[in-house]
Amino acid sequence: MATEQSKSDISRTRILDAAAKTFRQKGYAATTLNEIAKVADMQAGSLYYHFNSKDELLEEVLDIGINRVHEAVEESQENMPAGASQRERIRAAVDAHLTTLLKHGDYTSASISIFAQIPEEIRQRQIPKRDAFSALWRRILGRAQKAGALRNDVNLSMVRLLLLGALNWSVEWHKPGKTSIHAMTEHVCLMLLDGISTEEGIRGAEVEREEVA
Amino acid sequence: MATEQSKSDISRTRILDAAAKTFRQKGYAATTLNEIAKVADMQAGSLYYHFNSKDELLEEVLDIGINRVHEAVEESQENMPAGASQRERIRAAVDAHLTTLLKHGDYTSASISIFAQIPEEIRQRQIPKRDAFSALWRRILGRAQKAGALRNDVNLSMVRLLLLGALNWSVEWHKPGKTSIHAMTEHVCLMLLDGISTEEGIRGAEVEREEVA
DNA sequence: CCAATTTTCTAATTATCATTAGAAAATTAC
DNA sequence: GTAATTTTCTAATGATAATTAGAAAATTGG
Repeated sequence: MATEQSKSDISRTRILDAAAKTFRQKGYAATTLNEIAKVADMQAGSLYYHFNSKDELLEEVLDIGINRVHEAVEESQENMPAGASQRERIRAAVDAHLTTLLKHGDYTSASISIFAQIPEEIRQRQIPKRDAFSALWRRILGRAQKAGALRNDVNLSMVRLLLLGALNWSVEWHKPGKTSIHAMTEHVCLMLLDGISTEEGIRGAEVEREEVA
Repeated sequence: MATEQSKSDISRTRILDAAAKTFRQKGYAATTLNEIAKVADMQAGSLYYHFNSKDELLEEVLDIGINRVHEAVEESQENMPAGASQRERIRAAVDAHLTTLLKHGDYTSASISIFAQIPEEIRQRQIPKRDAFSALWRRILGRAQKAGALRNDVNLSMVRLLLLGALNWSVEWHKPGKTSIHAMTEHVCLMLLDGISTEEGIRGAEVEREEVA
């Protein structure tokens, strides 16, 4: 056997890729095995040599998706130089999250966007994995707050949910090549950390006035 | 005829409510007419007296959903006292958006969360309506920037997309009664306008340290 | 109350789709 | 090269679900 991967492994990956892509585009229920098979360049019946059911295929796609974004964000923190500021740590996490989602993202996008509409049993098994990922973000923000970089008078849970919403929703509008992920990261951090208000705006006393850049 | 609404109108509304609720929970493809009919306390065949197809029913739910949130945000601006600050205007828009989404929200939630997975033809017809709603938000933020309340060096399009993402994603996690919509509005505005960084955090020079509230 | 009309139900019909069984093709090991 | 094994294909099967036609029930106007 010359190749590292068996033929089976190659086909399996091809099927998973096709499934992730199709689930992400059409949702779970609207995706037929025929469609997945066509994208994977196969016949529908052949899928069953590799997976026992459509649900099993779905579950593996979801697992891969949540794992990838979890690992990416985790590594972004581990690879941080010792002296890095909390701001830099948060920026790295945001960037890792967005990059995983938008750049190599069928698995992760699928795992995020079709979650609400999958069979109950599979959803139940996904919840702990999503909770673990939430906990990672909670740690990142919590540490920043403890270090004095974030205000103490905010509800960090709500901040985290809103932040992840802004990040996750980007799969609905991001067009590759149109907006750079780096620019997105910068804007997220600007909003989250500094706000986009001007000094006058913060004081809340501005009046109507013309002022063009 | 004693009642104002004909029996037909009442049934029609009951069906639409049931459809909005079910579409929102299960997605478009996974929702069967049988299920909608059961929620509406009818038989599946009877739906056809009121709607010509599942798609027509879907389209009307989506139309109502996008209209409601559009109108709510628009009214929030029209009802603003003349001297209101830009901050207050933005807060009012955020609050209207969230309230429509989370409080009376099956139609609007459905229109937002299942959009990616509906039949192509219907999606095409929804796009201009969503664009019009986007434009409303663009005007609100653009006016605030022109008035000097928002920094001139931010990409307002990106800010808008991220902001709407944070708002829209809340349908995925908000539990009625658990988090108050008002608190959500406050946090959104705090993040968007002021940022949650401390002064030291903004300067980016903080060091690890214990500091509990 | 009665006839016309509106609304709902019941019982097909048809299409689609996940899944299966067994045959064919491809690959591997010798 | 050939037999064993792995992988894929073809052609059912059975279930589910959208849709329809015509019968029943409810409602309305007189």
